[in-house]
Amino acid sequence: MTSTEKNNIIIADDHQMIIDGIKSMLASGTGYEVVEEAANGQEAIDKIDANPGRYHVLITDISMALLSGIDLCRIVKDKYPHLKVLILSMYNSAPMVKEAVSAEADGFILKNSGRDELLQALHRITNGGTWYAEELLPVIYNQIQQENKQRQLTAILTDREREVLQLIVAEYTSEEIARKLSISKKTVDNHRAHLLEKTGCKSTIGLVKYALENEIT
Amino acid sequence: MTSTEKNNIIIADDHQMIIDGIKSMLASGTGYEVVEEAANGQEAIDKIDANPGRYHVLITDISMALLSGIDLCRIVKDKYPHLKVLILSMYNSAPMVKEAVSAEADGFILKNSGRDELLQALHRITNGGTWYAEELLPVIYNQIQQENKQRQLTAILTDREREVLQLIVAEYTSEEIARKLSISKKTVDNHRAHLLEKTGCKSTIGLVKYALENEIT
DNA sequence: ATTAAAATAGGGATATGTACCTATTTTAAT
DNA sequence: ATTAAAATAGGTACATATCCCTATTTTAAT
Repeated sequence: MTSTEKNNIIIADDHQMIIDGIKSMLASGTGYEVVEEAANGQEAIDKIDANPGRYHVLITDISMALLSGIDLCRIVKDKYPHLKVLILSMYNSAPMVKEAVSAEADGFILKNSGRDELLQALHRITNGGTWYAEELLPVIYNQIQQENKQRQLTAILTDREREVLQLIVAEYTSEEIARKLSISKKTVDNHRAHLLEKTGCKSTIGLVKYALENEIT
Repeated sequence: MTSTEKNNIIIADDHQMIIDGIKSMLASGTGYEVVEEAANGQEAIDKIDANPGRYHVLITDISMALLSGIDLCRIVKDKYPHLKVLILSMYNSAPMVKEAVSAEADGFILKNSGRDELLQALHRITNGGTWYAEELLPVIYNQIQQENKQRQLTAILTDREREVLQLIVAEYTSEEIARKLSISKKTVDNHRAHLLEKTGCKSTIGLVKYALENEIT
């Protein structure tokens, strides 16, 4: 069950303090070793592509430039199914957890977890299991309940909706967005309506929070 | 100049991973030791009050429940000037840096800094100096320039403005905020106008981003 | 080939926020 | 005691977002 050889870890996070923190936590004979690090998703992909067999676990932040942790997870899981992926997140966000599940992440922990939880999670996923932080269980449960209740509310946005949301967050008005995307303002309004529906927000303010929490920027 | 005795550190952060990370980074003979930790500002104050002489350095996150890192810094610096305060922040935000300066913080580093920078910062501040991450220098410089240019734009908000901003972020409309605070909608509008002015945002969307980045939630 | 979802676009009504003013009272600072 | 800032409140006009519909074309899936 427990493997005696060391597990090689690659970390992707744009916060050096988190990387160094994890490295330190795993330093003394834990059976895990951070052998590579990347400051964003693209860099992580490049390093994994260069030597896929070297790594056993990818620990990745959700919020990263160039390539988000979720997308990184999707790509990695598609190309290298043997690689276990542990997602790190700042926020306890239902849609994010859901996306992590759909991206086939093996684990999901919050950045406010400590050394013990990190080790537990690593142990679990390197032995073929999954590990979702217990803070997330009610979130996941609510999500499932909500979905059963209201058809498929699916807070998973389409590419176009994401694009519009990004421009909203960038403080463009609907008219400006319409011009930018060469579509009618009415179409933008339509996307806005769908965004509000899918995210369950009551106004643009909620959308902005949703976008920031889910790193759609 | 360099002290030979150990420097006792108390950390305040609601992210256990950051606390554990810093602890690990300072573990091996660095001359610094984390002897106490707190999950929020209030807890930190309580522990410092209980034994003020014990700690040499307070490392605190900005974003914390109950009592923010900035307010914590103000209180601590007022009561115990001997205690050096190092502020930790996720974001490179001009108004936040400014508030840190005005709260008499000894240092300010970002969470994407590594072990080396942390040690440099600690060394500097425990020897009577200050340490502001170099990423912040242009931010501070721009801030000063802006101020010289436009009277005192001072993105430092009043208590009432902060209160209104919190309710805006909580997705209340101006009318609802007015009812909640028992004031006129017109007064709320006035606060909104001042918020836009002070933060330099062009709409509520910007305010929400400002609030989230500066942990006014 | 059929179906469902997404992206497109419109009309029309209403709600909410923003810009530009003025003005009084309270609070804090010199 | 004087001054400045903050908090209060109002009017008016305009901009923007939201809600209620319907409807066509494109794209993806079974």
